[in-house]
Amino acid sequence: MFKREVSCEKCSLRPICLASAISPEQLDEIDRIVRRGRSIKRGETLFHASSPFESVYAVRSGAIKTYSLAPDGEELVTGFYLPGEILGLEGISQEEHTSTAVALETSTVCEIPFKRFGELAVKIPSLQQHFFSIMSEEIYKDRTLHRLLSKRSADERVIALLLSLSARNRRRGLSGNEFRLPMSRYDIGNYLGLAVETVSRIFTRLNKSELLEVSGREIKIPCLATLRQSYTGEN
Amino acid sequence: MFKREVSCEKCSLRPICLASAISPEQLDEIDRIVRRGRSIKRGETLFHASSPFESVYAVRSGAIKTYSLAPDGEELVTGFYLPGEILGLEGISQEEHTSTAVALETSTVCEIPFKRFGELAVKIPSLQQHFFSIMSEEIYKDRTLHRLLSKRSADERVIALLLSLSARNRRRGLSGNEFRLPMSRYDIGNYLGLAVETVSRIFTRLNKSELLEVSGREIKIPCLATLRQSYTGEN
DNA sequence: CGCAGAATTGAAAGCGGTCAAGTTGCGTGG
DNA sequence: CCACGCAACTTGACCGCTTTCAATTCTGCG
Repeated sequence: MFKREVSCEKCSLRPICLASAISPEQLDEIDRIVRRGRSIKRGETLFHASSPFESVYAVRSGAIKTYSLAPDGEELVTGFYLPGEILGLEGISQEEHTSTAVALETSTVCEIPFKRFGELAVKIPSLQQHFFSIMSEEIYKDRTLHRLLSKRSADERVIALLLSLSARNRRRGLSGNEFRLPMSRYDIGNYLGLAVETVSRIFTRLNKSELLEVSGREIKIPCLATLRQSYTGEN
Repeated sequence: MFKREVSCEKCSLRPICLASAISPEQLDEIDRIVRRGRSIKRGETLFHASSPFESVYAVRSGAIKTYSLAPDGEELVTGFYLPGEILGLEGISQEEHTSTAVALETSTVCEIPFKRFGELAVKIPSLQQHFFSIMSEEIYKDRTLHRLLSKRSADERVIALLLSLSARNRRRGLSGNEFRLPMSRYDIGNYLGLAVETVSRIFTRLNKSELLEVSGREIKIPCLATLRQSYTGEN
């Protein structure tokens, strides 16, 4: 299950992942604790809610969603994670995972045992600082989501998600104008606090407009700037 | 502006604040970097969005709200902070504050210069771990808010906030059944993604029911258990 | 004591949800 | 490789919660 794969040092995702801004010799220390190349197929779970928290994970390829269940079984999709992004952070304080992570498509992840990581962060101040920063970033993104859910219409929420996915693709050097959604309409709706039907209707409406070409999960954005301004303006 | 006040060691809030689970001699080191007893009057701001990020803050007394502004000036209340709670965390990654913090009532705060704190956390692994935990907790609470905004009705959101305030009061040894809301209806609505009018209507409706006695900002909860079950059940 | 902001209340409209019924697309097994 | 079957997605009709707009009333502070 754990294949030998590229080290952090040689990983193309390094600039956006955990090991950015770390000097080469220290990189080597991180490399020693990271467990690489774990592969999970679509629908398989990476970790379960309530399982003991031992590691955080970096997505190497594919896409992962996390969700949590209310006591009554109601599902809430809490996040989508693309290559270079870190998941599992919300488990640290509870000492167990508080969400379940499943692969939306065949994915590979790097596992970062958290206890050993903490020991390393104590030795490498810049690593500690960077990890503080990653967690802070997560909090900051949650504030953005808060605004999205509190203040934005259904249309704006969907567009914001598309723009976010586009930006994250671009950051990895991929196209921000054409990509495939790794998640279902159901997941999108659940994440954005919308009914599936609403999401579906919005996609068809956007498809009829000039803003977007949608075909199933294939997305094409003719002009990012136009879409962006429609986000707080008019369609 | 900075008075000498009780050290962390003698602070009654220690068990729930930053310095919990730290050994006495290490406590001393924290004590040396914390700037205590800064007092801010109702309506005054503790830090502004876009100002350079230098410290996080622990509330000593009073209540603080944080909010951020969209480019168009639209306000979003992002959090309420009561004694023992830490604010300013979301500024770390951006290197500037991304929200503005204002006092809802006369408050005192302890300032924790973040650079020095980071240096200390490197020397005291358990402090690092604890700070990871505090940030993780913040992420975890954001997930709870996400569910509240995505899935819960207006009534449930308001009740959830009241229950949260009640629990946080109790944690400080105060009454969880009777307390005064530090924030306005406007702030409540803004935080919960509701119109002021909706919040007001809900309070009057709850007041008519047996669940709650509301008079302005004074709240009395006859039976917490009943209110709790009404949260996912029926009123 | 008077005023301004905060809170309440009412009426009407609209956005998004729910329910119900198709339609499409994809993975699986023959 | 094709056909089947189920899950994902779409579409339509209708309903209800919450917002919006507007008008008072209340409260706290100067």
